[in-house]
Amino acid sequence: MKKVRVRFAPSPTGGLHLGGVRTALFNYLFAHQHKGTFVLRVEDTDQSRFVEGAEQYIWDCLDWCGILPDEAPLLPGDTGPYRQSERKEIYMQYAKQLVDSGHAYYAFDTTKEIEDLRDSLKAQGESEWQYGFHTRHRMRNSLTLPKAETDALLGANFPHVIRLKVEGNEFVRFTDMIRGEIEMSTNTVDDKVLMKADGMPTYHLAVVVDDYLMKITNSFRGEEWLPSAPVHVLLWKYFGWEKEMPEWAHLPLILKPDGNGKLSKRDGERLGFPVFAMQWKDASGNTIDGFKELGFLHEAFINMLALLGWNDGTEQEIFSLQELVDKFSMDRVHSHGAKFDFEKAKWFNHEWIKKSGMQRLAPDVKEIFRKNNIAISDEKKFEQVIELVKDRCTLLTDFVEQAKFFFVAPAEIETSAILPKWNSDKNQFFAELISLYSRMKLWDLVDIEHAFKELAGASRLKPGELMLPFRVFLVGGKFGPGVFDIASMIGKEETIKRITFGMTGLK
RNA sequence: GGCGCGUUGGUCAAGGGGUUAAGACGCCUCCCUUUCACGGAGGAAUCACGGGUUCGAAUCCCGUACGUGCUACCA
Repeated sequence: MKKVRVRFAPSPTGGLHLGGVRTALFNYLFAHQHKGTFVLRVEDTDQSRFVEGAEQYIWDCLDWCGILPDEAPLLPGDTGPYRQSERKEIYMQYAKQLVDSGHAYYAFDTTKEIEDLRDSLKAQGESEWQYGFHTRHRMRNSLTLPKAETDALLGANFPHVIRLKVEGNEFVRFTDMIRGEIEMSTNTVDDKVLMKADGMPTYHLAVVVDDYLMKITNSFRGEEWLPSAPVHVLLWKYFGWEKEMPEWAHLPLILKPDGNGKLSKRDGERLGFPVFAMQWKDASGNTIDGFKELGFLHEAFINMLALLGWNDGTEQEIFSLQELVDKFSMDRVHSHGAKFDFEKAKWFNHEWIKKSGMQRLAPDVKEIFRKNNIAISDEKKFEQVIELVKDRCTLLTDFVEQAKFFFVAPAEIETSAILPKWNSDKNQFFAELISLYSRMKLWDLVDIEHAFKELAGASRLKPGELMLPFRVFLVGGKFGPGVFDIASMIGKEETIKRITFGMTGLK
C-alpha cells in the first residue's frame, strides 16, 4: 500500500503556483495508480509567515483541479494533526531522542555571533563558512561546553537550537526514482538546525518525523530539495528507521520562459500569464487571477501540467485525469527542468474546449456570461450557440466575444470595415432584403440563405460583397460563425432590427 | 567559491550504439471556408564543444563550456 504526501508552506507572498500544483498532481497520480493514500500537510512553522485562509485556498485549488487529497488539515485522517504548529511537542521529543543518542546537540551561538563570524572570515578571504564537522568544536554548544554549563544554560532557558551532528568523511548514498543512484560526501553537509530557538522544527526534522509517523512510502518534491536530501537520509539513519525510509523522487523545476531561473510568482505579472491555479489575494489586498479566472478548463490545466516534465513516450498529448492515473510512471519523469510556455498551455485549453461537449461547457460559460451581464434568454439556443462557437474559443472567456451577439445586439458597429465599399446599390439591396425577410413565413436556415442569394442575383450584385456588411450588421464586426447560422439563430425580428440599425449608422 | 543536478530545432520533446533524428507548440506557404476560426497539405529550424571506446556514437566514457539548484534558526 503506497502512501504519499505533499507539503505546502503558505506564505503572504503567494498562492498555489504551477510547481506546487504539479507536485500535488504527481503525488495524486502515483497514489491513485497504486490505490494508495494521498496526504496534504500544511507547514505553518513560522507564525509570521502563515496566512489565514491559506489552507482553504489550497483546498479549493486542488478541488478545482479534481485532485483532492485523502487526508488534510481540513479533512483529518488517522495521523493528524496536520498543522505543523500543533505538532511542536512531537518534534521536540524526537529531537531530544537524537541528542540522547549522540546524533544531535544543543547550540547556544546566536544568529548575530554566527553572522559576525562569517563576515570576519569573509573579510580575511575565506569564501564560505559552515557550522559543521570542521568547525563545531570551536563553537558554543553542548559538545564543547562542560555538561554543567550546558545544563545551566538549558535550565536558564538561554536561547538555543538543536543541531544535527553530521559525521565527517562518510558517503551518503540513496536512490532517486528519477535520477537513479546518488552519492554525496558528508563533508559538504553542514550541521543543520533541527529545532529553532522558538521551539519550532525546521523542514528537515519535520519532514522526516512526519513521514515516519505517517508511514509515507514515497516522498516526491521539487528538485531544489536534492542538495539537502543527504540530511534527510542521515536523519532516517540516525533515528534507526532506515528500513522504513520512503523512496525519493525529485521533480524537475519549472523554469521561466525567458530563461534564467525557476518560475517565480512575480514572473506571471512581468510576462503576462498566470502562475497560480486560482485567484489569490495577497497580504496587501491585491488580487492576482489564476488559470481558472483566465478561462482555463481544469482538465486542460492538469493535462498541461502533467506534460510539463513527463510524457508516456507516445505521441499522445491530450490525457484525462483517469488516463494520467493509468499511464503515469515516475521513471518517465524528466531529470531536467522545462521552460514554461504559455502558448502551449493555451493550446491545451483550446483542445479541451473543442473536445468538451455542451454539457461540460455550459455551466462554466453561464458563469462567465453572468459576470459579463449577458442574459441568457433561451436555454436551448444557448446550448446550440456553445456548440456553434466553441471551436473558435481558446479560453472560456472567449465565449463572451464569440457568443455575446447571439443574445445582445452589438452596441457598436465596426462601420470602418464596410464604409469604404458602401454604395447606393448595396443600400438598395439591404432595403429590399428587409422587406423580403419580413414577408418570409418560415425562418429556416436554407431559406434565409437562398432568399439572400436570389435577391443578390436579381440585383446583379456578388453575394460575397454583401455578406461582409450583413455580418457586421449582425455581430458588429468581422468575426463569428457563418452569417446565415447567426441570422437563423437570432430570429427574423432581430435580424431585421439589426440590419435596419446598421444601415442607419452608414448614412 | 564549494557541492549537486542537467544539456536533442525558438519552446515542449521521442529516441538509450546502425533511424531519411518522430511528434507537438509557435512561425511561414497553400487548400477548404464569400469573415475569423476549425480542418487538410506542405515548409524553415536541432543532437553544446573537445577528446576517447567502437567497423559505426545524438546514444557509452572522460574533460570543458553553459544552464540550473542548494550553500538560513525559508521552505
